Parts: sequence; C-alpha cells; structure tokens
Amino acid sequence: MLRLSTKGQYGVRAMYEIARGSVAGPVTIKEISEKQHVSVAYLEQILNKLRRSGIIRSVKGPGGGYVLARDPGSISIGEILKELEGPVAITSCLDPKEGCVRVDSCVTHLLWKSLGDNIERFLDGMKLQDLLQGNQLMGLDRRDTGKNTHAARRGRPA
Amino acid sequence: MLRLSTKGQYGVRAMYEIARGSVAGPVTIKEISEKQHVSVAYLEQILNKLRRSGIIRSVKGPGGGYVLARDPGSISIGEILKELEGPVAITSCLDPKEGCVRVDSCVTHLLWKSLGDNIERFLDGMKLQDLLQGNQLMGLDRRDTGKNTHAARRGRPA
DNA sequence: TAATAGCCGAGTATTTCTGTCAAGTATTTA
DNA sequence: TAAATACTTGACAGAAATACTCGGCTATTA
Ligand code: FES
Ligand code: FES
Repeated sequence: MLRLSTKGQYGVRAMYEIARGSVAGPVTIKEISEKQHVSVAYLEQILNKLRRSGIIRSVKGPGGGYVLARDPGSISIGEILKELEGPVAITSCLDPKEGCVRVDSCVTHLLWKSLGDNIERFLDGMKLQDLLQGNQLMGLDRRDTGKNTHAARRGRPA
Repeated sequence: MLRLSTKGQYGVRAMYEIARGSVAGPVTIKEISEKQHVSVAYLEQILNKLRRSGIIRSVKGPGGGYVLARDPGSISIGEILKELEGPVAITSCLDPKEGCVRVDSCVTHLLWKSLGDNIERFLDGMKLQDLLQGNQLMGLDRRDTGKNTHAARRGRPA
C-alpha cells in the first residue's frame, strides 16, 4: 500500500546524479540514464517537469546538460516529488483539486489528514544534501528534545 | 501522490461502524452500506478479507451481521489496511514479495525505508478505539519525552 | 420451509501507470 | 554556415491496478 510511482523515484535519483555531478559542469541525460538504469526518453519527460518548476536549469548544445538551480541544502525530496506527482493526498478528499462535501461529518478525514501531514513533514525535512551525505535516516523524532538523543540525527546542524 | 485505495478507506469506515454498533448486537452489511455510502457488493468483498484475518467475526441468519473479534483498543488502523492492501511498500524494492538485487549500492533505499517505517509507526499506533473517541490526531511526536506535552496525546494512558 | 444474511468466485469497465516515438528547437564549434 | 550535440514537446500505446458488479450458494432462525 501507498506506493510511490516510478516517476517520483526516478526523479529523486536523477536529482541525486545532477547534484553529484554539477560541481564538474552540466550532467547529460545520457549519463543519468546509464548510472541509474532509466531510459533516456523517460528521463526527458521527468527532467522537463523539474526544469519548468525551476528546480534545475538546462544548458543546450555540446557540453550541455542539467545543473541544479539552487543549493542542494535548500532542495527537499518533498519538493521534487510534489512537482512530479502532485501534492500528498492520501484520499481524494484531501486533494485540493477534488475536495469533499461532507468533511465535517466524516469520521476518518482528520485521520488521513494527520497521516498526510506527517508524511509531508518527513519529505520536506529531507534535503538533497542529506542524500549526498548519506543521511537518509530520519530520526524517530523529528525534533531534538534535549533528552533521548542517542540514536538519531547526524548532520544538518542548523 | 501516495494515495490509499478505496478498499482501504472503506475498510476502515466499515470497521468504525462495526465497532460502534457491536455493543447492540451484530451489524449488517446493509447498515454499513447506508451509513457509509458504499455498495453492499463491494463491502462483501472487503469484509470477507477482514473476517478471514480474524479481525471480525460474522453471524449468519436473521439478526446476524458482523461483530468485532477483539477489543477496539487492540485493533490498529495499520492492521486493517495491511490486511486489505498488503504491507506498506513505498517502492517495489521494499515489497517483501519482490525485493531488489542492488539494495547495497542504492542511494535511495534507506530513504524510502525510513519513510515507510515512519508511516507504519503512525498507522500501527492509531487504534480503532481512537477513532471511536475522536482522537484522530496523532501528536507531532509519537513519544512523550517529559517536556513539551502541550498539544498532543489525549487518551490511551497505558 | 421460508426468509434472512453472509459467502464466494468470476468477470468487466475504467483509470492510472509506465513508458516509447517522432519531429523540432537551441547552442556551440569547426 | 554546417554539423554535432542536447534539450523540448506532444501524442500515443500497452500493461497493470483499481473499483466495482453479478449470480448463485450456504448457514441460521423463526
Ligand atoms: S468522505 Fe470526504 S472527508 Fe471523508
Ligand atoms: S533500486 Fe532497489 S533498493 Fe534502490
């Protein structure tokens, strides 16, 4: 249950490659395709969306490719996924494009909303930078409370 | 993104009705159908699965219907959903039935695993009882750390 | 035995997903 | 300017999952 589409998955992996290679100049679709085992044609579709959203920039012509438009520390996984798959919407009632008439009398609305918020908080908090550094484990708690900080939270001091 | 199927949604709503009405005897599919606006035929399919898993029991014949097989405080939303939609598996690589060969070299595996665990913790922690009592808001933190307990955690003392 | 209510397996329409394809545009270098 | 490189765009098609429906059967009770 709750599966992510391949578009979202490939998108994140592509962004990882771009972030990784950007330091040495633009990264071509072909490179991403080879390293991440995704077809060039499919990647075109994905990267186009991300470019339109302003999250990456493209450079045409020989020597061209894609470059990060912003700092990897300011780009969240949530942002990438939302661009490719739309907002987190556990149910159609939670989708801003659909909505629901009987929200008020609904027993489960708040439950799904709460779950959705939880997921969104996770995805927005996880940055591309974390992926680069291998900090893919989000601590059990999102906030340090001073006490039980034995297992979690490497990196991202600020 | 990350939408729950209607089966899961209806399943939870049906369980709510059964829990609610169980005190006054078995609840019929027809009643659930009317109260939750889901067709009888579809509900049959859903409740059958839940019955086979032992989460509810059925009573045949006139005056029959469905009854909770266990205490509503011991039945979690996660349990209901897993029975109807299979395990939480953000990607196919996380699905126990599929798996992946290059887990070790994968940059994103841990990320999705972490997200999945997060979701599962939420769903397993939320009980049917909470739905009955209107405690559908899961606090921002799942655990009380002694300090900042101003906003969260009503009910379920043990 | 007749009415009630659940049990079960198949089947189908629809939608979403997962890509492919072909033709085009922009940029750089020789 | 011509060739080569790379991105751009929209349409489309096969596969899979979803969201149901249908028809007939079984158990229980009055
Ligand atoms: S039915 Fe729309 S919010 Fe529950
Ligand atoms: S490709 Fe399977 S775990 Fe990432």
